[in-house]
Amino acid sequence: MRDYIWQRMENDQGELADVVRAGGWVGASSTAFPASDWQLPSEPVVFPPASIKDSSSDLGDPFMKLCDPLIDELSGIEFFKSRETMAGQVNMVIKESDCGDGGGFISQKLLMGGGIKKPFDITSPEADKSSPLSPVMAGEMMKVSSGAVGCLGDDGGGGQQISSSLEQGVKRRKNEAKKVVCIPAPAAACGRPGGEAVPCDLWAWRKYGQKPIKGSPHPRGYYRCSSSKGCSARKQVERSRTDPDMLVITYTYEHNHPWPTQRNALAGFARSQTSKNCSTRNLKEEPKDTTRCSAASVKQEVKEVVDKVNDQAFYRSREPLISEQYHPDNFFTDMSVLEADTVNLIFSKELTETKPEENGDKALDPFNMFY
DNA sequence: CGTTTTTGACCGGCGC
DNA sequence: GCGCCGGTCAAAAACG
Repeated sequence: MRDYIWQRMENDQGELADVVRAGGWVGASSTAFPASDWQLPSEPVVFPPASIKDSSSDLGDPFMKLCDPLIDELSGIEFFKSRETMAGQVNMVIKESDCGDGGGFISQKLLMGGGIKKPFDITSPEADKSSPLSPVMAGEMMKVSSGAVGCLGDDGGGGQQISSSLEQGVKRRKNEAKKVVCIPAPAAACGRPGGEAVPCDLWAWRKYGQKPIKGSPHPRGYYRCSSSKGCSARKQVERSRTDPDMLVITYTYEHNHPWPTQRNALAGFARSQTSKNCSTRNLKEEPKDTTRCSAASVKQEVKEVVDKVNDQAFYRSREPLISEQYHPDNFFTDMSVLEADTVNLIFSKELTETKPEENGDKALDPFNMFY
């Protein structure tokens, strides 16, 4: 298994782009980040490091065992559960599905601290050629199901197409691309008291509807992106009918902007983000303009964050809890796996804009960001 | 005041 | 063509 990491770079617009491209899942030890250059590393970074990965065969390697994919059937949707592995690393994942008719899309997941994830092989090598990196789609953890709905029956795409069992059985009204993720329903971390707990991400969502869905005891909430005018990004949130503890989130359309540009509304924002326990909860100010951050400063901050993450994750890797990690009940309880946008939050220099003595390590500690 | 959630009404796709 | 169903609209209320 070869994994490469492309480092985070600044693109022409000066915004940070999460850059990683590999055959599915990508993992790399942050300690392998060349400190001297914030560009592509001269050599591919292979994960796991030899110091961690046993030299024995993959089959006998507990690390590789951890990389086994687990496919779960949930509400008729085929999900892939990723899991934490032995070594805490910074992982970035790109799941790409390319529709030949131009309906292709790309998403990426940035997971911190969870260790490498098994490639679930939805990205063919051919698919790795082209799509401009889009902003991280509302960062979610874990299970991912591709929804290149518009590609059904289309063999013209360059990338490997994925269609869930649900998509095969139900025709979509429109040919929009959809992505479905399933995450554990936040207890009270990000939800409103007495209301539906909705996981948070840095995109600003405005609820515009809620409908009871036939066959499901739980209503479906409809959200649109309110970060930017004209952004067509949508998401639907509903509880799984088979597992009420899981939230099924369906994303439709891409954000047409790199970052939530406006989140300074006190009234409405506070209303939608009541809990102070969520990582973005205290962001009552408009996010700083990340484009003003120099590459060097961001680089240094990222390095610090990554080091912290790795320190803790590596510490945890010593824990002989592999079997427990395998247990489905425990898959999603480890908050070391961050939402991509939460990571972006760190990277954006947003948190570090506050005084260190006020935030301290806590602000930089991704493990605390959900609590 | 500006933004959000709530919620009933409305619209359109789809199956029969 | 009709009815069901899901998605969206929009007015009112809520919030700080």
